[in-house]
Order: sequence, then C-alpha cells, then structure tokens
Amino acid sequence: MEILRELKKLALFKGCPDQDLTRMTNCFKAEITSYGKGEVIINQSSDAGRVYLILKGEANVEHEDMFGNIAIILNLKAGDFFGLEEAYADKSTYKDALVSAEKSVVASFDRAKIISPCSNNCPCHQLLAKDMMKMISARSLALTDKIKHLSQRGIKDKVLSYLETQSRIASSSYFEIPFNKTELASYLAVERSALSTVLGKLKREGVIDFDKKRYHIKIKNQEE
Amino acid sequence: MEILRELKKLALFKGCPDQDLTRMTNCFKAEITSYGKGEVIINQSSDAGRVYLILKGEANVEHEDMFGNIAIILNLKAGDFFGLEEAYADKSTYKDALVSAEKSVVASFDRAKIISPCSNNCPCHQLLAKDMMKMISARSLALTDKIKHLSQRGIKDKVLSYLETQSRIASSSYFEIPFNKTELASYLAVERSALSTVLGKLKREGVIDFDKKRYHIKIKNQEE
DNA sequence: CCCTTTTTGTTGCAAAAACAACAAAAGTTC
DNA sequence: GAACTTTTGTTGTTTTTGCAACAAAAAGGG
Repeated sequence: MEILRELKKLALFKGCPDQDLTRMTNCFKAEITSYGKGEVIINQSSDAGRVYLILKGEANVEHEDMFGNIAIILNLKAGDFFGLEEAYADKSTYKDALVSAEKSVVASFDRAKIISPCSNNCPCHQLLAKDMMKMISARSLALTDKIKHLSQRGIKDKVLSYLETQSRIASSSYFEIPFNKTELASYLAVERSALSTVLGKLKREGVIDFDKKRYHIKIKNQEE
Repeated sequence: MEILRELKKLALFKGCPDQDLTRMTNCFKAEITSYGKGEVIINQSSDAGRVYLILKGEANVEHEDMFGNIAIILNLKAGDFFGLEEAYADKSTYKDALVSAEKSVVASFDRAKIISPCSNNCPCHQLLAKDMMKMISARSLALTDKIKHLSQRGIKDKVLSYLETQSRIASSSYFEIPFNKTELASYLAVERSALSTVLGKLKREGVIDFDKKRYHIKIKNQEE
C-alpha cells in the first residue's frame, strides 16, 4: 500500500512495525489525497470530523476574518497535523482553513478513532497518544513564538524576530523560509509593500541579505 | 489537607475520590504557594522542572523581549496550568514568566511524574492524561484566537476582535475582562495611550461602552 | 482622611504603516 | 520565445500609531 510507504517516513511512526501500521491505518479509516498549489484541503467553518496529517509538501493554516482579509496563521510541513486540537477539545468545526502551499499529499483519519483508545487494542496506539501530546505541545509553543513576533512594535522588529527564530531552528545564519514576500506579509500581518520597503532597507544597511526564500542574517541583534 | 480542598474544586479532578487524590498529590510531589499581586511565580528562562496549576486567583504569562518590552501573552485563571507544553515537548527552560495578577494560590507538581505513567498506578492518572490533552488543545486554540486579534490591521480592529471573543466566551454582550487598560494594551501589543484614544472614540461613537474592566458591545460588526 | 501610587485620558508632534497605483522582474504556459 | 500571470520593488499620499509629557481620577495604605 502506498499509504504505508509514506507513513513510515515520518518520525511519528518510526517505532511501528509494518503489520501494526496496517492495522492502525485500517482502524483509523485512513484516506490519502493529493493537492496542487493553492487547493483548499479543508474549508474554514466546516465540520471537524477528521484529523489531517501532511505526508508530503507543505500546507498553510489560513484564517479569513469578517472583513475578508486572509491571514496565514501557520505553515505545516510533512509530519505536521491539522485538526487535532479540535478533536481533543471537542470542537465541532474548524475555525481555519487548510490550504496546500505547493504540491502535497495529505492523509486524513477518523477523529473519533484517534482520540479514544482503540477497541482493537492496536499495539502502537498508546505510543501514538504520547507522540500526539508532544506534537500538540510543540504546536502550542510554536504559536507562542508567533505571538512574540506579532507583539513587536514595528515591521522591522516583527520581521527580525521571525527571521531570528527561523535561523535558530535551522541552526545557521543561512536558512530558507516557507514564504514568499506576499505570504510573509500575510504571516506577519503587515502590508506587503511596507514589508518590501523595510526588507530593502535592512538589506541596504547590511543587516540581512536575501534572495527568493533564502535569507542570511549578517548582523545579529546583540542585546540581553 | 488544604491542597485537597482546593484541588477538588477544579473541574480537572471532579471525578476523583479523595483517597485517589491524596495518593496522586503525594505521587506528584505537590506543593502549594500563595502569591501577591505582581509577584513572580516562575521566571523567564528558568529551568522547567515543574508544572504549575492555578488554584485561586489569576496569573499572566509574560514575555520580555530583547529590548526589555514586556508583553502579556495569556491570562490564566483557576484550573489553568503553566509549563505543561514544556514538559511534554521536553524543553528544558521556560521561555516566558508566570506572574501573579492578583492574590493567588498555585500548586506545582514534579514534571516527570505528570508526563510519564505512574508506577504506583494511580487510578485517576490515565483519566488525567486525557484531561491534560484537552487542556493543551484548548490552550492551542486560545493562542490561535489571540493570533487572530493581533493579525488585525489597526488598534480598533484588534480591540474589537478581542472584545467580541470575550463576549462570545461570556455568551453575553455584557462581560468583564481580566485586564485593566494598561494590561490590555500590553496584551494587544499596542501603545497604551493610543489604545485609550481608540477606546474613547468607540465609546463616543456608541459602538461599545465600558467601565473599569466591564465592557458592553452595543453594535456588533455585522458582516459575513 | 491625607498622602502616595497607580491608572486613565488628553494633546501635540514625529515616525511609521496603510493604501493605491504603477513598473519592473521573474516565473508559467503554450 | 512570445504572451500572460505572479511576484516584487518603488513612490507619493493619507491615516494611524508611537512617543512624551502632563493632569485628572481612582485606588491603596497608613
């Protein structure tokens, strides 16, 4: 089965023998779908019946507010999930949309099977529960990081806060981000053209350098 | 024991018989401490060895950035925890501080005992695990809500987005928020005086009314 | 009740961001 | 490679926010 091959690549299932994986995917009613760039995987406000797991590519969690503005909340990569919080917190609808950011492959599972102990007594299910806990916790910490970026006073500080976090994640002053300039503006909740101006200034000042999605922090903020 | 009385009031432990509660609190090495307004319960960057549970009063999760600006990330009430994400995601330090927002009573537990199945086989421990999952998920959703407020274009939209969420939580157009104006500015990451101006304008326009920490949304944003 | 501290509202000014419109550059498609 | 689409940078104008300083109001503490 193709599902198996993809799942096995993820850290989440690395401890699972094939046999157990098959049993689990059956139990979870797993389904796999491919999406092209910009395709909506699941719509904002729709029924939260399934949990989604990115197998390949990337997807963005997006939110449209009452004025029609669309903000990118979070970028998800292979191994990341969507909808798990709603499942555990028992929310009946998603409050955000999941949109494929490039060609992607996404698995979805029956939410009820994921959150409650399986009657089939799947061997890896308990292990999985702990991993889920870890993933939700990591998500929560990531959201807190984002709040710190958004809490910065100006565009310059917002973007530097974000880039420094990305640099830390990559453990290098050279790194690639998952957003183009338009998407970055949406992620940081600022005007695209204003962001462009600020980035240009930072480049001219020699603080950072960038090309496409690749960035380089040349001078780090040396306080504290 | 005093601990018992306080714990029993929380939804988290409502299913637990006294006997099991006692066993658990011993097992978790529970400690209880009282704090006055403004007192630091746990410092940013300190070792993340314990998990904190608010028993009485309120506390704020605060973050100081490299410029010395302090932002209120989140307000915690009785029944809310701090440090659980770090425990499950295996982070060794807290990246934020926990500060008592008023007179409060806080329990703390050994993080290792909380996250791994107890060898004593405490009867409620498994039940607790599921509740933890629910709480972390709820936290994650709350952080996403906050990101939506911070993603709004101006102060006016930020504050209205926040107030509408609070109104929804209270299921009433009359509600009380946990922040004074200074704290609200810090929570929404805007200038206090600018917020004051905007709030005054919204009041004069008849959109909202407020007194101290009590607010009333008179005209709801009627789009979408 | 007086004194002190904290909170809140106000104002003028400077700085920054939003907005709009456009042009250049890069990427896609056929 | 020509035509089209998307992304990016630029500029000028308007609006908003940040900042600083101050005064009034409220809260807290002997």
